[in-house]
Amino acid sequence: MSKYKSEFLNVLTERGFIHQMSDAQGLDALFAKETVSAYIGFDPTAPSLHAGSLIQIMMLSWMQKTGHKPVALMGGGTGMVGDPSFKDEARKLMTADTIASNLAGIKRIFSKYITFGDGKTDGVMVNNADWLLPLNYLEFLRDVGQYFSVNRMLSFESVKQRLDREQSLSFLEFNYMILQAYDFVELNKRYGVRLQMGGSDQWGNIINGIDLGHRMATPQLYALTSPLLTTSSGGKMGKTAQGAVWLNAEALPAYDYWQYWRNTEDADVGRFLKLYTFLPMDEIARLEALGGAEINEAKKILATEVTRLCHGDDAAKAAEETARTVFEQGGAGGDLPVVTIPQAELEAGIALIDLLVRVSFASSKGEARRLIQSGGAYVNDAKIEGDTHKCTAGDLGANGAIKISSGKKKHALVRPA
RNA sequence: GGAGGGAUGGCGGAGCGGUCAAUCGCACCAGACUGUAAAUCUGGCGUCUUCGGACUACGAAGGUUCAAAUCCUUCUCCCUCCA
Repeated sequence: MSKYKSEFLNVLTERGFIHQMSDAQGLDALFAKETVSAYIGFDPTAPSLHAGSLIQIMMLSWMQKTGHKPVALMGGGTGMVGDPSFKDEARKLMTADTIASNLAGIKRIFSKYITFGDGKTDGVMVNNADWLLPLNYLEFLRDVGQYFSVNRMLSFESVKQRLDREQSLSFLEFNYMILQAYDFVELNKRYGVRLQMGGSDQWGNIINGIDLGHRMATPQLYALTSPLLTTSSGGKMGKTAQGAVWLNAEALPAYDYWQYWRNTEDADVGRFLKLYTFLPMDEIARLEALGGAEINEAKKILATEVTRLCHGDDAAKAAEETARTVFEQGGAGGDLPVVTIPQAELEAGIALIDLLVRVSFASSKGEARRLIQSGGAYVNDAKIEGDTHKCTAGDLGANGAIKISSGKKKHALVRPA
């Protein structure tokens, strides 16, 4: 009944990872026959990856689970160029130092999802700076550049809109796709990589690599892209108004990460369970079928599972427990953000307005004032009216802290120090 | 090098001498309804404030004027076309 012979493609298909593939039959046969190496490239534009990259990480993880070899390519070299695909304007150039420190942060994330090592199906992490930096310009132009037609490159959808909008595309950026194509060929030579995966915006870049492979006589290469993920209401995956949903605990605490997933829209629950957890499909089908308020149970499971993968079992349980206390019992869980203030300040009485700013629920006193005026400020779960309210040591609860809330979802604890 | 066009709040985009802290849309925040969902509706959305106002802002620096985001000069940056 399965559509494919290979477990890998079946899993990816039924879980919704696949947007496009080049030569599905050929790829299927390859996966069914041998241990395949496939890679996905990641740009070191930030010290952590965010939830938008999670789908790619999950694909690599599934590679490993189904007996193949995932290769995570760090774009240390291409990061110095910047991918212009579907971007409105040139990215600011990053220095080599920034790239190096970003890479270090990103590596830690991968080790949570993939086992690295020297075994047959162990993951490998490589940096394209290793082969891109030593390139000799003229040699490269003659060996690789000769195979690229500018006419064709200009026709790619990924740069077309940029050109149509009459925004400049620098020569530097234009080279990005050549370098990425070269990466594919180079990875084939070094690690026998046959498949490149990526987001659907990478399709053009990947195809370029396949073409270059033909011309440079590699074995047949393949492309597989994942859908560009948006939430049902059109938001970009992994982005909130507060910023990206980072995967590093230093950049985003596990509790906040858990909350992000807990607040998934109803319509997305099933899709996300398939993509972002390893729960079996029949279990997901059951959860997905929950209607009305019951779907909240599915959201909690989603949040806990996803958090477990990224931050570990303990952190996931702690986040879940805190959420239960805070939202279902109106208490104050231990995993809430804690802000400390000097004991003396508290005894003298500190204005709620100032506290709201301290815990970052308001970015200015005026904003804090407005929050109170609109009825969204709470101290120990009691709504505060009047923007002159002061908090004192008397507000300290049994846990030795004051619970401050903005609206019904954002909570923080203030502790004297 | 030459000729044009442009730079406004997180983004898009009005305004083109006073009534401009700046229409409007998006985004965002809070409230109502709910299920920590979506949709919808309401209010808010520069900083400070003794709530009277004060201050800072329309690329930068000068100037004209009682008064400038709006006019003039210079500069910086971006885009287009020509060479």
